[in-house]
Amino acid sequence: MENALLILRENIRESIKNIYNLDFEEISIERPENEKYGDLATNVAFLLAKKLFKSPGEIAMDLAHELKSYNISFECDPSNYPVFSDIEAVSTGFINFRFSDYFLKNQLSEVLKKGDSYGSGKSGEGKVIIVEYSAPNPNKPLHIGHSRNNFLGSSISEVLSFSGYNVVRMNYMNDWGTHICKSMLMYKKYGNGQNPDKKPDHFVGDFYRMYEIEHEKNPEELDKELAQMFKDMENGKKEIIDLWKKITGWAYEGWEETYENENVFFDVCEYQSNYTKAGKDIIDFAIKKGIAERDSTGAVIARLGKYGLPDKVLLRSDGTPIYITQDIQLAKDNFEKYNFEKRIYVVDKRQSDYFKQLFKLFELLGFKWSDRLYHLAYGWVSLPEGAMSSRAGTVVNADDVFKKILELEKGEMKNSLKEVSDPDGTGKKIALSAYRYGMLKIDPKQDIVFDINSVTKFEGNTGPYLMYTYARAMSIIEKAGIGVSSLESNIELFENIEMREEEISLLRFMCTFSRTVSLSADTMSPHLIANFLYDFGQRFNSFYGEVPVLNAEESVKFFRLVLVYCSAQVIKNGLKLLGIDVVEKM
RNA sequence: GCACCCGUAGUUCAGAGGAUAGAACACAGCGUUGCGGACGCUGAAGUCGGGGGUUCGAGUCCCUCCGGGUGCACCA
Repeated sequence: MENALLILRENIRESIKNIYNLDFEEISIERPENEKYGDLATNVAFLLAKKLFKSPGEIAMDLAHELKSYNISFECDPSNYPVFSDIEAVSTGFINFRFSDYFLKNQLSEVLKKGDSYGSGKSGEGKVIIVEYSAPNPNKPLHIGHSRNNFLGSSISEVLSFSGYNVVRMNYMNDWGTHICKSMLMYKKYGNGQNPDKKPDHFVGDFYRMYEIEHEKNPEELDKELAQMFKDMENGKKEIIDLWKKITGWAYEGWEETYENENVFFDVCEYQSNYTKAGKDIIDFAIKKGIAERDSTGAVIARLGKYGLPDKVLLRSDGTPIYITQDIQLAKDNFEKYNFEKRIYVVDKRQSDYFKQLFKLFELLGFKWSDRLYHLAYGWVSLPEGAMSSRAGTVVNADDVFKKILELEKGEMKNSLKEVSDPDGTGKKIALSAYRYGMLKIDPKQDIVFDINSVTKFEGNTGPYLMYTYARAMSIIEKAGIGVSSLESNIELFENIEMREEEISLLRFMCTFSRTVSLSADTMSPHLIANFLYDFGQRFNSFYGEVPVLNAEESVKFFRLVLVYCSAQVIKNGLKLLGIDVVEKM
């Protein structure tokens, strides 16, 4: 596909040169909105119309005529089959191109050759990208909003890695501050030193919630105690530090299972507590540069009004660093260590202003890499019942959601095949496909109304639908009794096979997979892959419903088996990029 | 008040400045002595929040108004 684009662009350039004696560089090639027009299209005729004082339709006709005479084929291919079967000018001004059957069939060799790496790219080779995601507070369990963050971060990492980047998946634990002391304080007062009698992060979370309830009753008193505890912690008082280690340790221990269920992992964990003394040098530098100033209370403030941003406190009046101080230091350290091409912060959109301030500060400080920072701002997750509120106690924790999904999937799987060897493992994978796909199919910018009942369905645009489609495809391969290794594809074998409409449609769509992946990497939008997969899955199921495979005549049967296998491979690769592992049977 | 995000079918969502705005769910029908009917096919359903503008061409870009959400100094 990528090759076809390059060749086409070159040929269009040449045709313009030949006909109009014009060097024209802005040649854009797009995918027609309606596929009946073709596989590729160009709008150069519109752009040339003004320069040439001719109508777009006329120019399109001339160019199409010229292009047809070129018999475009791949240079490296000795067989000289044409890439396009049809080049057509439309009176409005478009020139449409349709892939030849040869090109489409040839795609199958690509898939077989590349296998699990089909669709991957090399645009990121030799470059490091840091993706920071999850970043929870170790004082309570992860909630459904964290899940979206985890899915986005891990999926984007997967996609970037598939594009050749060296990806560093980073978790940055917000493990220092008064928010941690909330759980600690309640445990100290009411915990009686006992060990968790449930999943440890939930155990810790109970004390966090207890604080919020107690705080309603007696705010002044509790605020004071909390401040005192944090002060002791800052001063390194042993008893408090031990308590801090205990509480955060339980949170981490509990999360392990959550992360594992969600198929989320990290390469590096950074801890805010390692940065409590951080950033002082940079702050001094900022003051010297006139970016920030110390006010009468001793706090350091960056004046950002002239950049259309709110002012930002960089250092408390007591001289201790706050979140942004540590964030500045972390990014600087990261750059020195990794020399990153990009650093992506996966954080919900409420923090947009914060990141604008942060990035502006880096720019003002003169760090040349300030434009390599990117805030992936994603929207809220709510349930059909309404928004979550920790005050109202309607926060939905991730473990409960996963458990509920697992339960629903087991109900859906009532028709499952008997010979499933590991029903529990399969159930978990199906459940995760529902959970991850349900979130990832939505544009990150959009808020999500997460309806557990609809994402777990086996019908519609869901993960399980695609899992089922894959399993059905692989079931054909199994029934054929043919080893996967003996599947092969070359043009001599398939030259005389006449394809049916459903097969052509499937192949034409398959060709766009790698483009979808690279677009998804460029825009950090996994939902493009999800929507590709659904569209592709529907085409496969149309094919499945209309075109017999195992009962077909021998040579046709072999072609269709290859097509089925390659389709399954594409679904598998796409789902993998969403962090979903396929199952052969379900 | 200022700033940012969102507004597309009854509902949940896709639409990479291009051609007649697409799916799914729900709704009304249909289909296998064929490979997993957990599927497929057909139908009905839209003033793309309103109004201006830029462009050969706007759901998409700009302005403005309306509606919803979020953020605005020593929390993270």
